Amino acid sequence: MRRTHPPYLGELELAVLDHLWARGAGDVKDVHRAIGKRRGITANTVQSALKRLHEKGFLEREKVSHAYVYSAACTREEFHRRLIGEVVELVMEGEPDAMVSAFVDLAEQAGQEHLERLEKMVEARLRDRSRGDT
Amino acid sequence: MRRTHPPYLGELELAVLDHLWARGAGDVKDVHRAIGKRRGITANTVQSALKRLHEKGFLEREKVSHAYVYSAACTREEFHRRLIGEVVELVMEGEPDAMVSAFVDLAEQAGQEHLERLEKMVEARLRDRSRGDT
DNA sequence: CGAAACTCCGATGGACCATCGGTTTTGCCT
DNA sequence: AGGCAAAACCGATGGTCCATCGGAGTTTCG
Repeated sequence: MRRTHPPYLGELELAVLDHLWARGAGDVKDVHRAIGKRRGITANTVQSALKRLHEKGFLEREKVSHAYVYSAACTREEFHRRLIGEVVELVMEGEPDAMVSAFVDLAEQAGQEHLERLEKMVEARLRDRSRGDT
Repeated sequence: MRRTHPPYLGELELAVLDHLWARGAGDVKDVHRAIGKRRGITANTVQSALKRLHEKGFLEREKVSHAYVYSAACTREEFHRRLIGEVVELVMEGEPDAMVSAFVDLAEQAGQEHLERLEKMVEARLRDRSRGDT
């Protein structure tokens, strides 16, 4: 009925992904030990999350002996890029200026160094661009 | 049980908000005429969406005669700013650099003019900042 | 007062996520 | 091969949230 959102991830799923980004790979037991135990959930629940993530394409898995070893299908950076992309796309089609300015505000809030870094990046980009376009 | 996400808006809710941003204000009938009719939904459904949005704080309303007139509680810009803020906050705490670079990529993709505008904004911001800090 | 116009409430249904229990599959070891 | 333990899978349950209405309650106005 409601067909809105391209898979947003749940709390547990996010935690699992995070763990795999941090550790690189792991099977159900590993992940359960790392994040399931303190949540008081069974390994089965962790398994479900891993499976969902796999179905959604966020994880890859490989059978090692008789257990699957899961690992992230994309880097945390790529994932974040994608998140940002979705929001930006939503907002950009309308008032790109407001969008850009909002972002600059946030960067500034987060610290002047980000602003400076931003400047350098933009400059570099413009340089590349003018070279490529001419 | 799961208490994850601060109110994400649904499809209809978004459409309603959009309409109110565009038109400024309206009662159930207005909104239904504008966006409910072509969806084949009843005015009641529209009303529910308006009510939910009101409860979530996205809409204000005022009783005029015997009907509520709804209007957005924040501008589209503010709303978008907030959206961006959420994602940025999520991503920034980790690799701010990747975040910034991802954003610049997107701005570039959206057109060089955005990149240029971005540059100007950042410059202006840095100028203000250095003046204010010294 | 009574009708019309509105609002509110409760119910239903679909989509998702989280959580398990129980069953089946799969490796491995004797 | 046979059996066992580990692991994966399936299905069920419960919770949240959005979309959708129908009908009941309320307010306005003639």
